[in-house]
Amino acid sequence: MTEKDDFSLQDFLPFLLNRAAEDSSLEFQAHYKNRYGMLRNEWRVLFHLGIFGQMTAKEIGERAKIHKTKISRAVAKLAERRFVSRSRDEKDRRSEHLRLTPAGEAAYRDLRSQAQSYDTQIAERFTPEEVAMLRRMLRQLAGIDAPASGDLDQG
Amino acid sequence: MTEKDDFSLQDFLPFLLNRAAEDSSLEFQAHYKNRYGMLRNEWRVLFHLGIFGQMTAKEIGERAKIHKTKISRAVAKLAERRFVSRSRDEKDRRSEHLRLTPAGEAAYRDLRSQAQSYDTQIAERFTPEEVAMLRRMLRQLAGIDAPASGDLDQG
DNA sequence: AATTAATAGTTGATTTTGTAACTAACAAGG
DNA sequence: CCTTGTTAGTTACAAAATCAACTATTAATT
Repeated sequence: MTEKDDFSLQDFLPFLLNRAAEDSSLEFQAHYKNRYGMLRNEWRVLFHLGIFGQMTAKEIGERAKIHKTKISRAVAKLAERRFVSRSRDEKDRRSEHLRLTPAGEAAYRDLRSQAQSYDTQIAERFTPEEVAMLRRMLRQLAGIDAPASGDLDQG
Repeated sequence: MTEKDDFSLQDFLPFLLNRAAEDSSLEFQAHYKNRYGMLRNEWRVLFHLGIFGQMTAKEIGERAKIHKTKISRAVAKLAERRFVSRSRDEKDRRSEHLRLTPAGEAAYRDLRSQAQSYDTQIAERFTPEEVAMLRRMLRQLAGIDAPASGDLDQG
């Protein structure tokens, strides 16, 4: 099966990005899916709350660029399973403040350590300089601002 | 909304990869969706056939790591729209050889040029060395063998 | 040859996503 | 107040993905 065409799909960046993303997602999915029966959007919400402590659905959506319906459904599931608690903002009763319950915190800490070792496992395939460059380029492609101040220039 | 936790989701590689992939996919989607009413899987099948000329559903699935039900449905749509033709293998009547019709070829050539200029557009945000490194790293992460050196069987 | 296992591809049921419309709460101008 | 517009979040319905079961064909075992 030789190529009859000089265009290489395997160099096409959107294709490569998708394949790489899918591969790494699928592997990491096992952790939150098997252990906690979570979906991808649920663990993303969980992680955001774990990192930032308290957020509204809107804030999570903006930061993670996840659509509000996905957030809404993910939050509903997490609340149902007692991983997050909701409380109305009394100054603006449209919005709700979300935070992790102790059970949610425990799940977050567990998954965070899984995430960290998985990330390390990926990073180990390359040199530290390469990984730093990869993260920087991916952040650029994802439209994420470089992390504030000192974290940036390390190499 | 300050971080209460030192773990950075925005550095977590699976997250970054997904965000970058989603962003670039969504942008490129406009081309095959608006012009040809295609879905992502249909476009992927079309590209594979454009590049390799003739393949079975199974071969496409293996090379693109797309599940056979997705291939099946994508091929059905493409065949219905007369972008691909199917012919049974007479030596093994379970499998079908797929190839592009002239209309399919035309769509492929059009989209290929869109893809190339989109790829260039992405690549221009970085230096040539950075892009080369990015492609190499993404191929590694996607489990794709590096091309050029051993992929083509030409002496 | 007959039985069983394996393979290519399709179909159907269930789950998840995507899109649009919706409710409830706030805000501003008249 | 009372429209008109906006925003936070939910819900309903359609589209797509996932997973399992299915058909047709080939291969392997006896």
